[in-house]
Amino acid sequence: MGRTPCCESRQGLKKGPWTPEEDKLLVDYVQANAPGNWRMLPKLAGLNRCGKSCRLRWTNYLRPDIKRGPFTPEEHKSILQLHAIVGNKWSMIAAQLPGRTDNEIKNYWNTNLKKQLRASAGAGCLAARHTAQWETARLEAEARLSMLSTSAATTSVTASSSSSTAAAGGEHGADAPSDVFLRLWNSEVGDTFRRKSAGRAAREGSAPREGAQLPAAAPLPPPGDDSSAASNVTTAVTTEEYQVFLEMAAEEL
DNA sequence: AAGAACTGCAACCGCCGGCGT
DNA sequence: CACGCCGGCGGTTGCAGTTCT
Repeated sequence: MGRTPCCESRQGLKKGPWTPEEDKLLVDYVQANAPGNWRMLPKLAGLNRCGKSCRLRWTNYLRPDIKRGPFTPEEHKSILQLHAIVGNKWSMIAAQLPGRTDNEIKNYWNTNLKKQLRASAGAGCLAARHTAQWETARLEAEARLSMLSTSAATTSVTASSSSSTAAAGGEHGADAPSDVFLRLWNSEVGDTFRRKSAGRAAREGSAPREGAQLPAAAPLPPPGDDSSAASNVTTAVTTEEYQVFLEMAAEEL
């Protein structure tokens, strides 16, 4: 007994691609009035669309902070690593890549995955084995993540780190992106990273990072911009360290 | 040049969880 | 506590543009 579709109440709503005029109406309205109620928005903005459609159009396409264009190698790498950690949690992955939307990442992944599958079919057993290994690792990651989420309830968490991700969007109670990384950070993966990190720092002669803090609730430093919360939180872990943490987490999981 | 096949992406759909009543 | 509303998420589809034959 699922909910009735949001558009059921208003027949004759327009579907399909958005016109520039509709985009303008939506942008003008959202910029003038913060989108409080998406359900009412179409009526108020003079759009013959379903509220859901408006929200999607805004979040995936019209938002001013959206970064368009091809994914950089760094982003590609982050997506691979994050996917190995959290699986198909596109919103979580998107939260770590400022300016990218979950839809975009999902599309990117799906097309990449298709390529990989095609490649494995064409290139024989080696690539196929890699694909299978990757899929196994992903499933294990998801299973592990779910275990982490159940045990996280007993884990103490610093207030500064847990309050910092709302701006990244997609926060969802216990499943907020920050929590995923908090869980990882507070898990044995985080422990291992901190130990290795401290050891490396000692070897390199710098002060050991005793009790290194969470990577500012984790978003990668946005290039140039800072709409994310990262800037107003103590960033105790550098980009490089964060990258190392991601790599390690992916390997560990 | 034309049709077929493929690709990438915007948009839709159905479900879920949080929240207010 | 149950219910309904709403926002958000992930999976899927449809179609325009591109490449191949």
